[in-house]
Amino acid sequence: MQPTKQINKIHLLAGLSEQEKSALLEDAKLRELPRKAILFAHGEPVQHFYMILEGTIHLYRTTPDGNHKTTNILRAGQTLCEAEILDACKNHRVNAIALENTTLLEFTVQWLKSNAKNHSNFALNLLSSISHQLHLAEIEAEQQATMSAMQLIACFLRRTCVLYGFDPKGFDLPYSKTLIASRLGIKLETFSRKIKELRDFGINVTGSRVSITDLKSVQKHVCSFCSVSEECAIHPAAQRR
Amino acid sequence: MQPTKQINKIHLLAGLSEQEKSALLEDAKLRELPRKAILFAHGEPVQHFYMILEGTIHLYRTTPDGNHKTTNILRAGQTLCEAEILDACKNHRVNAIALENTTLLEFTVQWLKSNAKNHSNFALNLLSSISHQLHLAEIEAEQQATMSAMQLIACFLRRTCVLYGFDPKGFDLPYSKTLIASRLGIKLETFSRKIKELRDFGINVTGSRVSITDLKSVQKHVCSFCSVSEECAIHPAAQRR
DNA sequence: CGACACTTTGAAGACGATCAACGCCGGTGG
DNA sequence: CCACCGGCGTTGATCGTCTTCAAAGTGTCG
Repeated sequence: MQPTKQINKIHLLAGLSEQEKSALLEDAKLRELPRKAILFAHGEPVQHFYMILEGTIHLYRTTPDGNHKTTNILRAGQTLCEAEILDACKNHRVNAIALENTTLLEFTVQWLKSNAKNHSNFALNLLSSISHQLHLAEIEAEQQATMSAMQLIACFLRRTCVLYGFDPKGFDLPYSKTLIASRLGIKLETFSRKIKELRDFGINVTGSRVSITDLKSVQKHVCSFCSVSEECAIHPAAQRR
Repeated sequence: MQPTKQINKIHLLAGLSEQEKSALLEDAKLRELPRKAILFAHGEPVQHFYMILEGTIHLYRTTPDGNHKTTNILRAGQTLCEAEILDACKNHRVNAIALENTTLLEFTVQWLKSNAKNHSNFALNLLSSISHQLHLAEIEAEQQATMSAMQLIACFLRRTCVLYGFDPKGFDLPYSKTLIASRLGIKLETFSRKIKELRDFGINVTGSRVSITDLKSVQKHVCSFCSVSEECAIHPAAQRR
């Protein structure tokens, strides 16, 4: 019923049999979200769980003084709201909008809870996924507390390159500079300035084109705080169970 | 076999029947850890899961330049290493030492994995607990990125007071100022200075004694960034399932 | 009493935010 | 076709915040 190619990208379903998957997806509702459409807003009641088949979802919070802070950027294969549902949070903690045209599978809160309870392989996948998200969030909190803006940017670029399998010799920024700065919790102006200083460390950004002379040297001299190694940052969906 | 009073404090076992609990705890090993003892160190292989019956465990990481960053402080009722185990992380990501004399229950990695798989109520509790930790970590990352040192301190004091049920009119800091500063990711000197400025907002700290004139006013004027309300910050162990 | 851990205070400096101006580009409408 | 506009990014000057380095104060415990 659903295009299997996209469903195979969902990390949460990794390792499950085809039968298990189709049983799980029976109650899914397919949703198409145009660019800039609102999926849900901060404060609204949590009513659904989502899997992203295509596109990108932007999560952010608006602070009382009118500033925006991007809390996460989710892409195809990732899921939304599992933690809010399982933490028994009644209302959404962030705003979610589509960065581009996006296709989602939508499930009820009950669907998630009952499968977490009755389907042990699914529950293990959930545990693994949320544990990994926790790890990433802890690293982010630590880095925000200890690293300079330049280090944050260097780490982001290096991580982007490694995670997406880009060629360090030349790749494009996955998002606008404004969005990246917001994700890193720094001002666009600072981002712009620090990018130039990164030339001294073999990181060259012109327009949206990035080239990194020596990945290892970046890790060593700029991101030495990232004591966390690469393997940990890549979700081991395949090796699980 | 184990003192039931302490076992009832374990959030992860909330809502389970006495039979379930004693079945689960059959394989537990009781460990006593004197003050300052090392439970495990960053980089060592992950071999155990722990429940804290009494005492306090200090988690921190040492950055390459020799600085320490406290990542968490865990108390009786909380558990350690579940996320590392379920994320299939081979090695510990932090150092863990006892802040005071501490009593733990120790389990094998296999014990945790197999109970997560075969015991659905336990798995739900795990999911709930880790989801909540994720929530807290995300808030922390956001606050580190958007709040000033003074706001972080005010939030910490207010949260401490509310969470532990202290009387705002007068309570003691739960840890040394050095440790609190390290937990908040700011320097002890900055902490010391900012504390004085907080007098203007009705927060008075002399020695380790704290008094807060008006909790709501603090929330409104100093912590207005803490858009996250109280209910969310308290683990709803009781209402779960 | 002395050693040591913990905390406070001061002066200087680094860093990032803010405010303001400008350049660039794509789209829209006259 | 050109004028205008809005979104995006760059640059400069200035300001406030936090860190750093250094010194001294406080407390506890042997």
